[in-house]
Amino acid sequence: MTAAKNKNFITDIIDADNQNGRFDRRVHTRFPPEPNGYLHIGHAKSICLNFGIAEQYGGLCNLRFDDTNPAKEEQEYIDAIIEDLRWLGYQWHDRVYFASDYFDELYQMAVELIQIGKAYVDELSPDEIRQYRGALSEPGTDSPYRNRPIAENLALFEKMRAGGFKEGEAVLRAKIDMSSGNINLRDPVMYRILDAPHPRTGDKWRIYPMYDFAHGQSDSIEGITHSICTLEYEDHRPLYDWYLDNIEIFHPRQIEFARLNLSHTIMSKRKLIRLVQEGYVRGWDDPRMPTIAGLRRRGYTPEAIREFCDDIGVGKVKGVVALHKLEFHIRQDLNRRAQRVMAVVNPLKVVIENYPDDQVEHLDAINNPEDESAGTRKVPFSKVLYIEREDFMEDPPRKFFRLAPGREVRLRYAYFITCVAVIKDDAGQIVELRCRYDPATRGGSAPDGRRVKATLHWVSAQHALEAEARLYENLFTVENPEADRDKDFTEFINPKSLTVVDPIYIEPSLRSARAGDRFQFERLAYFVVDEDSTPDKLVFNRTVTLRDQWRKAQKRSAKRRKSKRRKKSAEPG
RNA sequence: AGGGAAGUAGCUCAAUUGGCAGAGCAGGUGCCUUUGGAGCACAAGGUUAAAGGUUCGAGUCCUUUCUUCCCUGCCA
Repeated sequence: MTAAKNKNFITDIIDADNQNGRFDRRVHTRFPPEPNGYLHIGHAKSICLNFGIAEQYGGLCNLRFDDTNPAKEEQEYIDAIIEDLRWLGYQWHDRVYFASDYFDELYQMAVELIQIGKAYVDELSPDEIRQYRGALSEPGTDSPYRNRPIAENLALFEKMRAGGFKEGEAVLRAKIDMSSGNINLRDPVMYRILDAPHPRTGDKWRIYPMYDFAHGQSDSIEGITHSICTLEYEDHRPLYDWYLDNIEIFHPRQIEFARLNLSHTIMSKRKLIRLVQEGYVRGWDDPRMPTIAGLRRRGYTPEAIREFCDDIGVGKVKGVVALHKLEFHIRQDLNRRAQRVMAVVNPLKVVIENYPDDQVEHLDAINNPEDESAGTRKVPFSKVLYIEREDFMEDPPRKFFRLAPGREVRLRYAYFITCVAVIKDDAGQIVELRCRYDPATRGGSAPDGRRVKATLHWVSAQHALEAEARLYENLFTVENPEADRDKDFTEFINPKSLTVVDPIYIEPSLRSARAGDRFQFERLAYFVVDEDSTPDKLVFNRTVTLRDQWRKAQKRSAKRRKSKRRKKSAEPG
C-alpha cells in the first residue's frame, strides 16, 4: 500500500528499456532466495524492490528458490521463507519455481557448450584448481585437461552424471580465459559432484550446477527481464552474460544494488545461524533476531517493514542504515493503530487515604486517541493502586514533573492525587505512598481550572492481572559487531538484550488478548502478545519503547556534565 | 595500470538529465498536550572527495588525482 511511486536508478534503467523496446515493454522480476536460512530484514529490501517494481510497472515477480546446493539447503527453510513472504503481503500466485526444476534443461545447456568446444571436464583437484587460477594481479594457467577432444568431454561429463567420479575428482568448467582480470572468467566451474540428497530431486542427480551456471539460465527460462541482485555480483555479470550469449537464449539484464546494512545487528546468514545453533538466542524467530520471523514475533507489522524499505531507497552506495530508522517506522505505524492500555512494569503501591475502602469505579478510557472509531473501554479504579516506581521521586530534580511529596498529579482518566506520605522499609526502600484524591477531578480535569504538570498511568491492585514482560534491547552493543577483526562478533552481544519482568500488572481488559495482538502500554512502549502465553498468563514482548524526552534530556545533561568536567580537568592549574 | 564499483547535510536518498543543491530520519529551539506519546512551528546543517578543463552557466560533460568497498569456494 505504498502511495508514492519509487524512483531510483533501477527504474531509470527500466524506463530506458521500455522506451527503446528492449523487452517489449515487459517487466518481469524475481526474488531468488537460497533455502539455507531464514529471511531477514535485508531480504525484505530485496523483496520490496522486486515485488514492488513488478507492481509498479504492471508486471510480474516470480518466487524462485535457488536450490543448487543440497549440502546446505533444507525443506524447513523453504516453508519458512514462504510463510514470511506471505506475511509481508506479497503474492506470486502459481509462479513459485525452483532452480532444481531446470536441472534437465541446464544439463542439456552444459552439453551444448561442450559440443561447441566451450566447456571441458577438468580432473584437477580442488587445490590444484585454486593454484592454476593464479592471483588477483597475476594470470592463471591453463589446466592440462583444457584441450581434451569434445567427444571425450561429452563422455566424461556423462560419467560425472552417472556417478563414475567421486566428489572432488572432476568438474565441468567453462572454457573462457585463464588470464582475464576478472577471476570469474578464469574457466569457472559449471558443475560439481555432490553426494547429498536434494530436498526436491532426491538422489536423481549427483552433479549440481553452480550458482553462475544456474541463475542466468533460470532467469532466461522464466522470461525474467530485470534480474536484480546485490553488488557483490557485479563481477559476475560478464559471466552471466557469457553463458546466455554462448547458449544463445533469451538474455535478461542483471542489475546490482547495495544490500541493506543495519546498525547494531548482523545480516550474514552464516552468523545468524551461529546465534541460533550456539544458543545466543532462542531460535530463528527470537524477537531479537533481524529475521522476518523475529521481527514478526517482536511485534513489527508488515506495513512498517515495507514503509521502512521504501524510505531507505535503493542505490549503489554501501552504507549502514541506523536501527533508529526501523524503529521510527514501527512507532509511526503502531501509533496509528495500536490500542492503548495501562500496565505497570515496576510497581509502587499507592493507597488513596480518603477513598472509600470498598468502592470501585469504572472509568472511561480512550482506546486510541489517533483513531476515534476505536472507541472507549472501562477501567476499574479503587483505593489501592500501583503506579510506576520511576514516576515518583522523593527529592525531585528540576524539570521532574511527576509525583513527589506534596505534589499533585493526574492519574490518567481518573483523579488528581496528592502525595501526603512516603512509607519505607527498614532498609530505607520506599514501599508505599499515601495519597489523597480530589473527588471533584473525576475523569481527570478540575472544575476550578487548576492544572497539573504530569499524568501517570496506573492499575487497580485488586483488579490487575499479572503477566510476564520480555523487554528487548539491541542485540549488539556496538554499531557494527563485525568491524573488529580481532574479536568475534559474539563478544559484542548485549548482555541486556533480554530482560524478563515477571510479574507486571496489567489492566483487566487485557484478559481477552490473544497472541499477536499489539498494544501500547501508555507512556511506556508498544507490546505484542507472545505465542508463549497461556490462558492463565499472558506473555508480552516489548516491540519498541515510546520516545522518551525525559530520558533523552537526562542523557543530554549527563553528557554535558561529563564534557564540562573533562574541560575543567584539561585546564592547567 | 589485475578486474569491478562507489563518493551530494551526521545517516539514507533526491535534484525535471547542463539552469537558484532538496527531502525524510537523527540532532537543536519553541508551541501544544488528560501519554514527558502523538502533533505543530522555526532554525541549523553543504567548498556536491580534490584539482583542472569545456560552457553564459557544471552535482551533472571531459581529464587527472585521492579515498573507500568488492573479487583468488567444487558457496550463493
